[in-house]
Amino acid sequence: MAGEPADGARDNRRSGLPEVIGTGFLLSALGAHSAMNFGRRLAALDLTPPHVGLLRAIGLTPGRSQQAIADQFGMPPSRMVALIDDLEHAGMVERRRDPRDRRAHSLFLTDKGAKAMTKIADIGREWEEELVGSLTSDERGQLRELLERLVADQGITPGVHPGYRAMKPDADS
Amino acid sequence: MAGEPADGARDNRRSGLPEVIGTGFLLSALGAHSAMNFGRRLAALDLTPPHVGLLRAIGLTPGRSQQAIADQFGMPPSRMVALIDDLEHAGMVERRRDPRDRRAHSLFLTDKGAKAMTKIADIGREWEEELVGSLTSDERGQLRELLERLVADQGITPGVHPGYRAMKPDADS
DNA sequence: GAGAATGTTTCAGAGTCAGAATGATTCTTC
DNA sequence: GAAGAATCATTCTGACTCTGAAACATTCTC
Repeated sequence: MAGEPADGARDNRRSGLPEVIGTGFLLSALGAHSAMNFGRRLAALDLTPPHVGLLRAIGLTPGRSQQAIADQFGMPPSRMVALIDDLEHAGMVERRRDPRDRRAHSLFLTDKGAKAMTKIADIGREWEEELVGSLTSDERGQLRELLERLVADQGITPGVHPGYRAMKPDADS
Repeated sequence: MAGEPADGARDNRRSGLPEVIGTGFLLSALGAHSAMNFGRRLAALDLTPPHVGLLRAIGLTPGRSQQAIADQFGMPPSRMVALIDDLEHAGMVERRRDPRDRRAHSLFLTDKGAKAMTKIADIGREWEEELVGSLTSDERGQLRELLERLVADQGITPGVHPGYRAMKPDADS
């Protein structure tokens, strides 16, 4: 059903043990690798991947409340406070009292936040190039399409990272 | 160079902001999703993904020292102690004083550890089926091959997860 | 045989996160 | 229109985990 066994499978067969390395493991390993490397480059802007997700969400739909975004991200509101604090102190995000509901804070990107997004996009493209640079253009397209289908089929909200609950740059360099 | 823009890109273009969601992000999101789901199923055995990586490494090359494996995993020795403690208490791994060097502990899988590996393999196949079940057999092969090439090209040691430094089941259910 | 180096373990410090409690505002109900 | 329940944001505490340094036993080097 799964075609050829992978290298690991052959190795392990020698040991008489069952193989546990499948596509899920490869995805997880590459995903961690990708997140770590992107996060490391991001550290130059004093940001972490969750910050980026947040900036993106705010830029895409300005004016929403913290809780609305916290819900979307599956993140406790108390964590959202700290992330927004960071971005506000960095001058990238602005909290405005919602005149309709003065309990809530509406979130907006500042000019500096918008400019940060273009830098982030540059960093992302740079890393992307290094990550998939060894594939042909066709292969990149194939990979991208397969991954997008899996994201959809797995019910992952597009653009919302399931691991935002706890992601650090994991400095190593 | 990168063919068609993805859905996210179109969304974002409307907002006038640059897009930051590339293949790297998709990999990271799917990888976290995969790790979480596998980890959740693994919790039934009171194990975490790093435990599994360790069991596998020991089964594949029995008799090595803790430090040898810690080096391979890029993990501090003090962390290795705790993981081995868990597995030893669970009766899946045995520490034997190395007669050649009585400072070192040689690590071996017990029968219980070997049996755990077959259960783990079952869990892994189950999850794999759910993860890529929506792809055709050909597509699974394509995906697997592309991922394996990226792993190799990125210099990731096969079977060694770059994120083993800190992985929890991240209970949620 | 003395001192440096190595494998393992323990321990203390730092960091982070989730969830409960607090305060302000709005909604519901009478 | 007033009292109590619900909601948004924030603060704070407890729990957890990881890292790096110190400690201990053993081996290597000279």
